Amino acid sequence: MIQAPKGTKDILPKDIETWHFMEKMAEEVCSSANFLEIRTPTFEATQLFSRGVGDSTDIVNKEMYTFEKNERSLTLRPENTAGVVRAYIENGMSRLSPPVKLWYKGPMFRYERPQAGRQRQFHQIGVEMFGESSPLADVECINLAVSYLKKLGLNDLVVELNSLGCKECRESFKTNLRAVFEKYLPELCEDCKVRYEKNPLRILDCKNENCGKIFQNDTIQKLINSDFICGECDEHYISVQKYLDDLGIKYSKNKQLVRGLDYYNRTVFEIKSYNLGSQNAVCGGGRYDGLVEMLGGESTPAVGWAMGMERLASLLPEREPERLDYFIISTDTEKTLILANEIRSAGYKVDYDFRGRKFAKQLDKAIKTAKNALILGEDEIAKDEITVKNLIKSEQTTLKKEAFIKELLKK
RNA sequence: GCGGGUGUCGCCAAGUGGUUAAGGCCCCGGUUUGUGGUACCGGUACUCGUGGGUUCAAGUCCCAUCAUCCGCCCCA
Repeated sequence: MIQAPKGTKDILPKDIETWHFMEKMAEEVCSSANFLEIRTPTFEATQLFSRGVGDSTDIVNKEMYTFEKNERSLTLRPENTAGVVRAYIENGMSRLSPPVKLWYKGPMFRYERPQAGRQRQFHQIGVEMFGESSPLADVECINLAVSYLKKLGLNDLVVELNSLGCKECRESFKTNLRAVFEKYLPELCEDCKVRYEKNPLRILDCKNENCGKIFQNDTIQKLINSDFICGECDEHYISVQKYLDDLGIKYSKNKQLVRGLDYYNRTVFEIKSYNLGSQNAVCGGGRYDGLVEMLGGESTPAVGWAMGMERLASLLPEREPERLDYFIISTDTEKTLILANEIRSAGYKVDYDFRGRKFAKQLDKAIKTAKNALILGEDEIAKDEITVKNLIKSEQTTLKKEAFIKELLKK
């Protein structure tokens, strides 16, 4: 028996209503804020990710599905910001009047050990905004995420906020971090030793118990809590908070929120649920002012976020499948075939029993699946009539078939 | 990549070395040639993830392997 590949899941009909709901709400919320949908390829040149996402990240180092074709290295997208940025540059979207606001949905691929809330193929909904450096843009994005989650009916979510500063202040912070951690270098875990060289900011993200103990140290706490960001970055961060307050969006500041993607600067945020187990981030995002330029475009400020749809789905209640408008009960399968076709052409959902089973069995099926039963038995056929039985109100009327069809077309 | 749990029908499950592998849901048929989900009766696993081994005897014990779940790491 061939099984679905490890870490992939079938989205079955019983769950599809939830997925339609998530997609429909995303479309509504995004277009209400003038974000336009974009669809980019599911695979891209490997270089796009190694340069865009950053080669100090786990995503690029060990989680990419990469394959060669005609001496080209291609990779199944592990996230979609790099792809959207590529499309933005390639299609000359910098010529559009800024800000350019885009949203997307689709599958992403990461080669990881599957776990609750973590799959190798998973789906994201995300937004990207280009060409606006104002903190308003950051807040518009965060607000969009919060509005969307609210629209889905999700409560008990926490927004966490941090600022990573700009290139300049980040470099000086990195230098400071290295200076402080130098003493503890032998005690740090293996991963952190690598992080020390490549990106010491990510040491703060380490969950290793021993490293956690080291973080308790006074000088380190002082450094973590110090406002290393420069005046301009601080001003930006304060404005973001002010606008969030204006909107009544609650958030908590988390100085250890660093994020594993290299492209972020200034504002970063996550939205978490405590009903999710250890993979508790439902949304993650931030500002990435350097990425467009790094990928060959003009220097363009940008902000965005992505949400994991499987994680959202697991927080949503199950939805009942929509009922059929009609279920035809009949012993004459030929007449039924024709009638079903006519009703479907008029735009209604119809089904019927293919095997011409007994009346009681067919009625049973109608009760389970439809709003109305259409009875087309010997009596009706003889008089060219049809009986419409409303299964909810428990009322029924018999009328000429012509009249029934005419009635359908009228609605 | 590392640690732990679990694999018996489509789903939930009993079974703890000894004849023919409970039960429930769903599905199918009947009681009932045309009007309400009830009730009652009947049907659906040549076999317990797979391969070895131990034993007179294995779903039950051992080993391996695969799958899956949970945690670490990382992220959505």
